[in-house]
Amino acid sequence: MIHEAYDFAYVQEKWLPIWDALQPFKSGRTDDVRPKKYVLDMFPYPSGDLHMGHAEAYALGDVIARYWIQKGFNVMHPIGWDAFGLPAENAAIKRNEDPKIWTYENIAVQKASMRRFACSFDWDRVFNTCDPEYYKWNQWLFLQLHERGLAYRKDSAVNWCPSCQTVLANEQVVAGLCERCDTAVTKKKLNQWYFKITDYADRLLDDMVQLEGKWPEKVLMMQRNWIGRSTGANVSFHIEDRVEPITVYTTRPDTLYGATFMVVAADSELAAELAVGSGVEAEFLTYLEKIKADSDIDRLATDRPKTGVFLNRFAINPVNGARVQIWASDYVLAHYGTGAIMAVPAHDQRDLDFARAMNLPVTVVVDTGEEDPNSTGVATVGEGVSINSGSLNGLNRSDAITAINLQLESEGKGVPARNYRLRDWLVSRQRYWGTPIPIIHCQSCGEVPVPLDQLPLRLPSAEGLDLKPKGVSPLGAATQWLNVDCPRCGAAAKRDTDTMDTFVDSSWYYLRYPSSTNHNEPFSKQDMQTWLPVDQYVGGVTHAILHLLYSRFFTKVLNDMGMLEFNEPFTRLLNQGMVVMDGSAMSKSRGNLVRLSDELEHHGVDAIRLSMVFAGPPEDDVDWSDVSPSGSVKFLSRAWRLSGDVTSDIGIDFADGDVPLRKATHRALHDADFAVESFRFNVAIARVMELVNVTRKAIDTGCGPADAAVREAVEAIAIMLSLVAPFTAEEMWERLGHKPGVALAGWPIVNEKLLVADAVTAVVQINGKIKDRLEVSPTITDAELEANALSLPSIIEALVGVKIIKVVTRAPKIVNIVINS
RNA sequence: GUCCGGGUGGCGGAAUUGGCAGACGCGCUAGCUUGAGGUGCUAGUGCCCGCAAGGGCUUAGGGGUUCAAGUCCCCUUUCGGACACCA
Repeated sequence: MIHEAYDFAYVQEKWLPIWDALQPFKSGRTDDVRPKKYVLDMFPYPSGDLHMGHAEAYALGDVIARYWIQKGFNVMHPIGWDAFGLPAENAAIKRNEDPKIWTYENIAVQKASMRRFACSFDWDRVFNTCDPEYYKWNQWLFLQLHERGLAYRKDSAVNWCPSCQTVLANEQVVAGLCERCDTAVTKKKLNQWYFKITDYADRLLDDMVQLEGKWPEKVLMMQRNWIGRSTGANVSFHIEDRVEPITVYTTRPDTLYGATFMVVAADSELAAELAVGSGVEAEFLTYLEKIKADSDIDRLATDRPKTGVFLNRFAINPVNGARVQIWASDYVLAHYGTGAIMAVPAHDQRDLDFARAMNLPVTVVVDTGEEDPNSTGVATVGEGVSINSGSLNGLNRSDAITAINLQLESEGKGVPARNYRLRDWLVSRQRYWGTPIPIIHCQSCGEVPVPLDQLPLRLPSAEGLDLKPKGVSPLGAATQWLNVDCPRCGAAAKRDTDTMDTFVDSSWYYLRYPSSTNHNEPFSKQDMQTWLPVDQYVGGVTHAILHLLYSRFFTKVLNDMGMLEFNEPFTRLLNQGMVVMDGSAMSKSRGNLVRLSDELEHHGVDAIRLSMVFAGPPEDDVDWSDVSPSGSVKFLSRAWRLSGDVTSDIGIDFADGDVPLRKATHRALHDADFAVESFRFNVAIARVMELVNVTRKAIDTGCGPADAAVREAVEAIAIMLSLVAPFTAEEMWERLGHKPGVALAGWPIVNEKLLVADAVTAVVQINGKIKDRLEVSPTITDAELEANALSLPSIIEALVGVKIIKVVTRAPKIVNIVINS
């Protein structure tokens, strides 16, 4: 028998121009009455052409967008480019040309690839963050934050990469190394711009209840840990020969009686002040030099021995009057809490390690039933009963904390307090390819915002600028651009030369799509009401903390400004896994790189999309060595072949069709629908495959190709396939006699009556072991089923001479006969 | 070290949420088909014993709850991820 051949290359070329004309994914037509859905893929960075990872992400986002369209929603599924950033700048340095050129070239390449990949994007909303029309609003937002005191400058020790010659955010430091060049990161004191995200720590934490069950639990957990709220108390210790007391932060005020020494962060101003006149100043300075030389890698080493310097000063424990030594050490962090701690070595491992190293006293004040830390070297940190603690004796931890807090507060020696790991967001970068910070520095007026009517403040041309990193921004060399008159007093002044972290760009881009052509404001209230918040966000888990946290922060700020009526930007989040090869991430150096363009050429767009989606749950990694694109091709041609076998006319009444096949079709529609809704796309595809198999059989050996049910089944297959294999589905749709496009055909209504099975198989067990089965009506009663089961010959035989203890029946599924044996 | 996830055939993975474990696919085996190797079709495929009918075992390991456990509880083990001196 000769089979028609399915030619995916031909089909792809055929439909692209037709879809271009049809524009099935244009959103927001004024006469559109469908309810809205906003489906968003994390926008790409334009570094070269799309790779396998993009293909997976966009295939998944596309399934969701196309599904909602079939379900009758007005779907906005936009795309743009996150186009500022270091890779473009580094490429520009290498090629000695403007980063703009490289960037826009790559965007054109990616855009063409996305079209060929049949992404259901609304191309009318595209923008790039490096367009002045976009970064104008970055600057506008910066000034809004500045006006509200949420953007400010301060001196602080920042992560510094000596090789890249730039500041790094905490997230760009991986295990003490620069994520880009693997150079050991050092600290440098610099004056930098910050966004005051810490003001929003509580809301970022508390508003997460809205996301519970809608975002991956893992992401919520990571954000919680990153914000790191802890509750405890600030306790004041009187210091000998010092007027001001020192306040320490502790989460365990119940162990205050066990505080046998105090430690201040060696690199804090407090330590320096205490060292003055202590007689150990020289020793202290030597120690300070030593720890400054330590890189972050040294600091991260596990089992790092505790070091420190006794400052020859003493504090008085506020509850028992004990005179305790004050030490300076690097194991206490200057920027967390108050930069000083009370050390309770019996009940904190770090303090105990330090105490043992320095021969300091250890006093047990909580009886946990474990062995004495003095002898074991293991601090007892669990629950227990207070001992050696005056009025606290006999109390459990929470009662003791309550009691001591009350006591400290009444004596004015302490207050309940909270602390956060979260720190303010360092946003300034000393690089060229980013949004210029719209501030002018004037000798007499200080920080002066660039007037709004002068936005965008464009980047000066890269021509003539040395973009190589040297620790100061290349913008400083653009003298024409740099020197301006102060907008306030008119005196000679200079522009701020730093550019913004590109995370600023991505923290609000999702608000811009609905208003992408609005020249008067970053986004309009009307558009926000129509489209936001994002109903479904799709992207990699690599952005679990920063991008998502910053976006949530911006949303809350804009909400406070009255510009948004919601306070969480992304209602639902799906984190897709990575595409790996032979168990590890693809890379040129590892030699396991699979090129997307090669795969597309060999197997076609639909088969690659299908393989990605069918490989497993979307949040799991796909190992490309486990998937079979040729299997996908085979399945797609099987499905396509069905469309050529249908002989009934378009519009035939399905109600007359073969009932078993109709039931299979409606079951598949129902189950696939449910599976897509719960992100089990691989299962949805499995149901379509089953329907293809059943339909094939019906045509060949069942009701035959002319039966109405065959047409109904094949049309349903085309519509379901349109989510993942749009070319094949469109071709099938045409062969079935329809006009394009199948993407807008609409999900067929499931007939509930056809979901009821004619008969189901009930299982009969004896003591939980299957003994027999019987076909029964799905509506059979427990009593009937039990009677039928007990009258089965095999069961009668098995029950001879035994005593039935009880029978558990769950019609129509199971009968379990419990006997004593 | 702390906090999260996971462990189901040769492989990727299903299991309507406590009710027939292994859907769907890959791979493999046999046969047919196609003018001789990326075609199509049919049948088979968790493991063990058996020619067979049939029987036994099986969701990392162990224990528990239940008429019934991949699913719930406890312990052990192992892999992966995140954070990492945060008081």
